[in-house]
Amino acid sequence: MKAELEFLQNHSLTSVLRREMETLVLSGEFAPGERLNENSLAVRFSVSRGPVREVCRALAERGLLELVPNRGVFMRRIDEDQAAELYDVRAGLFASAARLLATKATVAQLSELEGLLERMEEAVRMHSLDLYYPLNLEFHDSILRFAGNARLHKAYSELVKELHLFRERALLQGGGLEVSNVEHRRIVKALQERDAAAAMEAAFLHVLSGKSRMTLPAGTGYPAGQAAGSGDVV
Amino acid sequence: MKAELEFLQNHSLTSVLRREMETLVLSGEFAPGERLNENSLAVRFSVSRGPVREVCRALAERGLLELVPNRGVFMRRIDEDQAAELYDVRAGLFASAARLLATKATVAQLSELEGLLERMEEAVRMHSLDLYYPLNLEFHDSILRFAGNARLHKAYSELVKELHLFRERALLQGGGLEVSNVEHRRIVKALQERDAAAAMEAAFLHVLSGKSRMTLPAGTGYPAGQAAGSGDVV
DNA sequence: TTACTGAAAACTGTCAACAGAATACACTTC
DNA sequence: GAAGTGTATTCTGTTGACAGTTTTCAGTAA
Repeated sequence: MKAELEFLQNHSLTSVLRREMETLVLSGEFAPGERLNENSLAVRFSVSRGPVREVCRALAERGLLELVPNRGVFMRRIDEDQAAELYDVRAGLFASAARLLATKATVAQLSELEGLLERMEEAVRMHSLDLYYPLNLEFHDSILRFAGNARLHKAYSELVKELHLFRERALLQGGGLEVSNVEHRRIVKALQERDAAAAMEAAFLHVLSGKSRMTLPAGTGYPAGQAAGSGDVV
Repeated sequence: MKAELEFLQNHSLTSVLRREMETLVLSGEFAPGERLNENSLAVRFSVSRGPVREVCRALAERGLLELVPNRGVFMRRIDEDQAAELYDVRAGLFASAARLLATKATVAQLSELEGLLERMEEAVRMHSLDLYYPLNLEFHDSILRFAGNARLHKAYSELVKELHLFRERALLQGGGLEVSNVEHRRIVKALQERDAAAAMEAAFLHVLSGKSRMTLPAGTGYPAGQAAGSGDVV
């Protein structure tokens, strides 16, 4: 009962709708560039168009939707160039987190990262993307979390979501997994040695490396990954 | 005539209102934590509350305003801890830009930065903050611009605006100017030598150094700077 | 068949009004 | 005089409606 009261006080209809629509947009239900009908959305969520419009504006501000005057809201279409730009931003944020963490990581945190490394190594040995992806996601997220900067963490998460709209990206294949984890190990090593500059460098290069893995070399025959449920790019 | 047509097509009332309200919020007219009255704003801009609300939601998404259910929108209040967090994010973005620029800076760009360095040095000699600040702003902005990543530049600019809401920060004083420019020179030197890692390191440290200069040591007798018109933090 | 024209439908942009919550304030009580 | 209570006011949250624009599509001419 008390929890319900608090819920009503902290979550307005709009804020709930916001989260609903964010997950809807990120779910991949709409194709890139597809137009969203305000009325349909309003009917779908049983609210009027006002809140829907507000949420659309907010999501557009975050780069998930695109607004065109008098024409409506469209799913943000992220091409390869834009994705490449996003990777550079992400690299900076991740590098910042790694650098900050280098000077303050606790032993427990380092061993937790070490544990993730080992589990990812196991996944590499098994050539299992399904095992690797969630661990990889947790690894990155842990570094952001351990860095102890909520704003940095938030900025990073939002960027990852935005990058998630780039659907044409390739899934990590074969040797890519191993390379990725070697880079992970390099980051953790720098953290263990409390070498801030090295940690930053390793983290930055890791994301940039992911950027170059983003698109498959032409003619490999692999289809563009749908990446549904992968949760993160490597 | 053609220009006016284009204006109408690209700038809806809401988008114009958005910019107006952003400058209003950043102008410092409202005190941190102060509540904004939707009705007053609507009357002030001669529109109805709908567009005002949409814009408020968008600005809240960007961190300039704060929303409290059933109570309204408030000027974002940024305390010292939050400002410190923002500096870390900014450091990452700036470091990323510097690193990217190191590998692609043209001779013309490098000499432009060099020119700014010299003009800032002149300002340091004259102990003139009024001369130094705009140059410092242009220096940072140039690096972001030259890095050639629009998204990175946008993220950085938005962050600087957000940081602008932290009004209690100190203005750079006395020797601070000189220290700041020494750091600038270190960045440019790394860029000239095409040393990506060094450029990233120097850029990161420069922002972190600015963070430590953010608050005056207790008891210096300097009043907290209003920083009106300074445009940027150092 | 193709290209153009014009009306109809659909949708967005904006506004005004109503319901509910929060605040302010006068009143009562101790 | 101070604390608490109840009412009135103010403001937000949400909705429905209207005006203007864009899109669709049938009809016409080349």
